[in-house]
Amino acid sequence: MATQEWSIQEIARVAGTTSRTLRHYDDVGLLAPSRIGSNGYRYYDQHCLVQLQRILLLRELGLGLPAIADVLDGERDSAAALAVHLEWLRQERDRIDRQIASVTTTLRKLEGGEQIMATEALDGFDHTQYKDEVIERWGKDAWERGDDWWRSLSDEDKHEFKQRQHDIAGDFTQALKDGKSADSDDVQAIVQRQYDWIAVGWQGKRPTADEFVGLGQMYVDDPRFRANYDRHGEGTAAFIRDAMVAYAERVLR
Amino acid sequence: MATQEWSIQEIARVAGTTSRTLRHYDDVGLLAPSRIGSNGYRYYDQHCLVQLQRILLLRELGLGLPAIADVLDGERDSAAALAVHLEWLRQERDRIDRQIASVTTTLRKLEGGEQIMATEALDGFDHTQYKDEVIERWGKDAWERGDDWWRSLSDEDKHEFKQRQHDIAGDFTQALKDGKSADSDDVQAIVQRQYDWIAVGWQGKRPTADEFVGLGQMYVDDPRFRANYDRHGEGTAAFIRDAMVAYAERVLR
DNA sequence: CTTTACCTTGACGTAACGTCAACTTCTACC
DNA sequence: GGTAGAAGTTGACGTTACGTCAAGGTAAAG
Repeated sequence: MATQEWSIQEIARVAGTTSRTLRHYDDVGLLAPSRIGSNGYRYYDQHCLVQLQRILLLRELGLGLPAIADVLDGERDSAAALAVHLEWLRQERDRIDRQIASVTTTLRKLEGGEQIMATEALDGFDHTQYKDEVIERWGKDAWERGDDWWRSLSDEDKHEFKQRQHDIAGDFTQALKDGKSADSDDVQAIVQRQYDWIAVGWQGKRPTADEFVGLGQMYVDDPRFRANYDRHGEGTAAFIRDAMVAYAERVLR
Repeated sequence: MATQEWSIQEIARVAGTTSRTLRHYDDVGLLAPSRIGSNGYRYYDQHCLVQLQRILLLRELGLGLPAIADVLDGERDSAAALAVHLEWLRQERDRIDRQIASVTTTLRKLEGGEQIMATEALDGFDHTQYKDEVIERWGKDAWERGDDWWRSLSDEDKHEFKQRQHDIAGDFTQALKDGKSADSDDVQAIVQRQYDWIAVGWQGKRPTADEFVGLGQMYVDDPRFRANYDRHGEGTAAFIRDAMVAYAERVLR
């Protein structure tokens, strides 16, 4: 009546896997042998073989062992498990597709002789870097509006926007080097440009005095902003903050 | 002149990663801090920041840390590394696409009410299971011819082919139960069907006496074949072998 | 009785960190 | 100057699904 039994290697060959895998499935409680000899040997029967073949089938479809265990234990319908898995597979494929697109783009740029690494990386104004802070300070809507706006820009516009900021920061540094005070007219003129630049980034919403002061303080507190400004010259971030505070007092209040 | 230095957390925030990651990169030799304080603290400078941003850029493109290390050490051109990586990404996508197709097919069958697990899994005649043995015994060409032939069959033909084998094995088991001897005329008639069935699988090439005996012995020796035949009843494999040996002596020689 | 094949458990390695845990150091405040 | 809190350090374990030795006991064959 076919009450046959196999040793661990035999059933491994029957099912097309390895004995190590069988021991692993035993260890993690996925598939226990039907009998264990007094010598400790594992023996498997027909029922085990069926279970094992189910396991291997689901595994080939890419399911993880815990998910397979759920199906075998009857805690989850196999169709449901496969449907969930299918969704995961689709997301994985999308992720890889996006990576392929990124790599392809990068490769084209490299072939065009662009030095992506040194320049773009040093740019320091990848706006997505500030996502969490923006959301925390001004809410999720503000971030999404800003993000939409940023994405809507052409590469040229983006570059121009960042270039403006770069020039402003450079001028601040020069003024600092020249010994000008933060509330001098020269420096306040630079602050005016900074204010306008921010207003563009805010899509026309002009910062209040408090908001402007808050921004200036953040340039000093947040190491990412500080690094970006101090890149032009040490102390620039603090200098800009002082100038912004003076501007807020004199012009915005 | 912006000879700035950052602590580990600061540079982590600047670059948008974590201090743990920085320590890991230090551990694996990917990025060492520019200076280590007498207290053991890690400090990073501008150059480190640039390197780190290169690392993170490549990592986002999916490269592994060893590959990134090669690029940073100048041992490999970044374009070359990306090209290799792109090929790997494409293969991954293909693999996932195949899995998606498999899962989708399986899901459709399940919706159609088919009990894939219990039946197909128990079928026991997934011919790819025997690939290694076939190649070892009869060469690679034999396997490829057989594989092509098998793939060319429709699902119905495949089912019919397997059904024939199933019927034959069942008849052998019945004969064994009935106490018939392996060289009796009744049993030899079944062997005749078995012989014809094999010839179909060999695409008309009819086995010699030695080949036929060898096959019969393999049914007993190879646990996968033995399991398949003994599934019908214990001892069937050995009985079939005996019957095949008798047939080889009487008919084929 | 010995060789040979097969079985056992235990432990490390894999990719790239996340996450405690235990302990030391810096900074700020009273 | 003492102390709390933030930040730093070095381990070490966990993650996925086994592959791959290593050391030692068991079984089948000559």
